Amino acid sequence: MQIDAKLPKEKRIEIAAEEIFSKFGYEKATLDGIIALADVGKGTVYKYFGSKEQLFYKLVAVKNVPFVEALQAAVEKEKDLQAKLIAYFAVLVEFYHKNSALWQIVYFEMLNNSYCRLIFDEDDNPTVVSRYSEDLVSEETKERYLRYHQLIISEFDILKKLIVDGMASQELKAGNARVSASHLFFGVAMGIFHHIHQVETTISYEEMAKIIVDRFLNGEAM
Amino acid sequence: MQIDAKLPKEKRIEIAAEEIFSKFGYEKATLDGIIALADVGKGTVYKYFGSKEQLFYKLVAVKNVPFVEALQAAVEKEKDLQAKLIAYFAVLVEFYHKNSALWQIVYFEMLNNSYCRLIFDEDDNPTVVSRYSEDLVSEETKERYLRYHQLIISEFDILKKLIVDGMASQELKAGNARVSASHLFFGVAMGIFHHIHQVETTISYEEMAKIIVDRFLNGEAM
Amino acid sequence: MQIDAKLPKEKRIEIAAEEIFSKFGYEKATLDGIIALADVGKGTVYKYFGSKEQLFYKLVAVKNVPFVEALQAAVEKEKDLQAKLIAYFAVLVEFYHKNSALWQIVYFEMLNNSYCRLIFDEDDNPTVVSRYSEDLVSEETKERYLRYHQLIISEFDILKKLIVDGMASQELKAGNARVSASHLFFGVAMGIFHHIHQVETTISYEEMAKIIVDRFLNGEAM
Amino acid sequence: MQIDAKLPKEKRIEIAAEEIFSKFGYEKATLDGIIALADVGKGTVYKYFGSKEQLFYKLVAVKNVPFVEALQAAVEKEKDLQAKLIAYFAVLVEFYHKNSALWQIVYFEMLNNSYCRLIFDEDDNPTVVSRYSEDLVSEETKERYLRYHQLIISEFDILKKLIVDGMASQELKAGNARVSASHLFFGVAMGIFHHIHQVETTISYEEMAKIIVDRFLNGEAM
DNA sequence: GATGAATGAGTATTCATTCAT
DNA sequence: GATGAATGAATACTCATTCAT
Repeated sequence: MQIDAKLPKEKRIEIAAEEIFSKFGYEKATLDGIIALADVGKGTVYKYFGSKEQLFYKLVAVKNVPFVEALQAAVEKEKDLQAKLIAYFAVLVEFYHKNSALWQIVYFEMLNNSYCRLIFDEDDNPTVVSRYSEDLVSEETKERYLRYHQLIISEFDILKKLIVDGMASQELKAGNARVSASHLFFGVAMGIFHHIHQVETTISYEEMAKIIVDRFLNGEAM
Repeated sequence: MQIDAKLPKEKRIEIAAEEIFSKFGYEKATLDGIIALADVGKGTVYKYFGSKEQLFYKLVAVKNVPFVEALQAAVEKEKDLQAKLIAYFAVLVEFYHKNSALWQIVYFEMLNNSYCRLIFDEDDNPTVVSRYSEDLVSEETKERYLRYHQLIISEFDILKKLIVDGMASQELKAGNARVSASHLFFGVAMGIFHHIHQVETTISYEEMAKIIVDRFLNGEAM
Repeated sequence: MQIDAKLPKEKRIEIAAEEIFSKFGYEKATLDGIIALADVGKGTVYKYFGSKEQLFYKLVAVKNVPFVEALQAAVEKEKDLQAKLIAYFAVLVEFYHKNSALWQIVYFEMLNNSYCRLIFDEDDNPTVVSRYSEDLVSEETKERYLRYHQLIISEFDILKKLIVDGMASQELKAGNARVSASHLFFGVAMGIFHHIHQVETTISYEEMAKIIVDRFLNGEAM
Repeated sequence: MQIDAKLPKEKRIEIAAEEIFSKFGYEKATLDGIIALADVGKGTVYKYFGSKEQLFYKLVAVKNVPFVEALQAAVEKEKDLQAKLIAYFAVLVEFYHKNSALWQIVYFEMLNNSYCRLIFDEDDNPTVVSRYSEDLVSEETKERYLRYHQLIISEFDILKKLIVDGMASQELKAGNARVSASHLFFGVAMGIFHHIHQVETTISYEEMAKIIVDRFLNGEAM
């Protein structure tokens, strides 16, 4: 791989970082690898991004913004629940498929922190708590944990709201909307992460979304 | 925590390793932490287990055997599809809940290796291929990747077979069984990993399984 | 310089560290320099000493103990004030002369921390306070600052007590004992640090001590 | 802190540098901190001052000139030895108190270079010699070492001359004038650096000087 | 003249693995 | 068999200095 030398250094770093993080995961990615690919000095990365963790966060946070906007726009442009769900998943499947490597890092290096966990109050607001003795987990760790969770939650909440509304309007069976939404959301995400669908070779994102939603609404039983 | 000093050293190491890996994840777990808890010498770990990675693998592989047997036994003891599915998920939810930390490591530290991926042939047999240039990925890496996948697949295939059979017997709608199974399987797994269900505080594993299967079969639509 | 390879590694590290810190000062001394001279691995230093700062502290703290004991013994073995003072300074001049490089680091790299300062309550107990906004100085910094001060204070207090007692017994003029003691103590220390006395080439430590004490007691005026 | 934007850039840099060096010491002070406070470009500092070290040197050298002149003027305006000494220390105590942070850097970051030391010939002229093998110390290092020493010597020599003269005129006991002067000079300096006197809260610089000189001349004995 | 983006040498620290006892 | 002392490769981060604009 070769990054266009005419691009500004900040952009070159972003491209290189995405490549390296995607290839190696967060921990095994090295700044040295990133600067070699970006062909910039080490200080340049720190000037623009401050630290390895901030570099990664900026990368995914910046990507997340238009993605969430697209999810929101997709559900807004449709009228009925089924069409909203299909539009939502068409956008989601495409994004997760294209950013599989990066989003797996978010899910499993940044969030797979076994000494933190989230609890949700009755309004589904998350709080980070220590699983073990409090002093094992610094405030900084908790903040980081929450920060990455917010990314996923921003995507997830759009779906959850659809399901909450669907339950309210009795289009969906009553139940725990968060659990229903999470089964659906994470089942799809994991399928993509683990290359279950092999989307690219067979069917379009749109068709994939239709199957997902059909099964969600109507089940698999004959 | 204190490990019974009368246990044989190999057992003490296993107990300590489970504790430490669960608490810290694979990368952040240190051999020093493990030997301190097991109260054995560092060489002893290498004598019995060969390396950090093999220690971890043995830990999860050993746990996986009775788990898969229990899944198999559960589906065999029931007659009809729905009962089999419920029995399967009652076992699975309990196991994943109790071994959440360890299994997350399998899913996301050992499998989140973005320069490998699996492809499945028409009989759903997996092969590891490099995502990028071949020479980036050693045979050893591929073997390791496949090894951890086999663990998950051994659990997953029991479910997939139920669904394949269900489709064959027209109890389930025709479709891609692997995709249907994976949505279901991974959706449940992720829900547990990310503490969506907060199982412990509300309902039994059995009841949880019933809800999962009901939604799978009949969907969420009214 | 060559360190006896038969010595235990911990001892070799201590010898090398004293050499390197003395030669280069705390900041400019590098672990790489120390391990090269000690001919040990980098991990070995961390195993025995934990960090660069702890290595340095242990070095000076260990040296300080017999030194303070010697100062104490010297004043105890004499009866009258003048003899006590002479005995004290004979020991002090020798030690400071022989450990000039190391003790300068204590005085001026570890204590010359301009955003901390000590204040003394009426019983002359020291407290570390920030000179500027509190949040500039971590608790850890303050503890370190105090830790090194304690070393010097342990030496200084023996002298101060002599002077306090001397004032009480009216052998010395009334006045601020701490100020008098500090002029005397630090004047001598600085003279040695800055090689003013060139002790080695002219007179013995004993004779030097006599001059110091004579001038202190009787002044320079005819 | 805010520096008057109407001042010329060179002046702004000096003010900022004094602030930053005083607060952080030489090593921990950063050019970035200085230019941020001075609100100038980084190149500007290099244009006017050449390097960090030259910036610091110019700062203290410029301050030292009027200080030495004031010391000289103080001793010249008085007739007898005691009055000269008091005048000298009144000026010195005030200056060292006000510039404590900066002068500590001179004493202990710039002079605490253990591979150099000064020797004095019979006329008390200093030469820099290596303590260890000659080739460890560059000529540049030696020059720098001497340069900072000259600052202190220019202050010190005025006192030394008073004492030499006092010994010659038999107002003072015969002895090594340099040693006597250095005890007095450095004892006072250190007392101020280490906040022993807590000058500000109790007595004036003049009164402080009187006590210092009284003790020097007459000693502490009753 | 003035700037500040870019640099990269330099350094403390970690931890899986080895091997002599 | 069991140990743990010793290792050193690997890596994030800092900051004085340069130089094209």
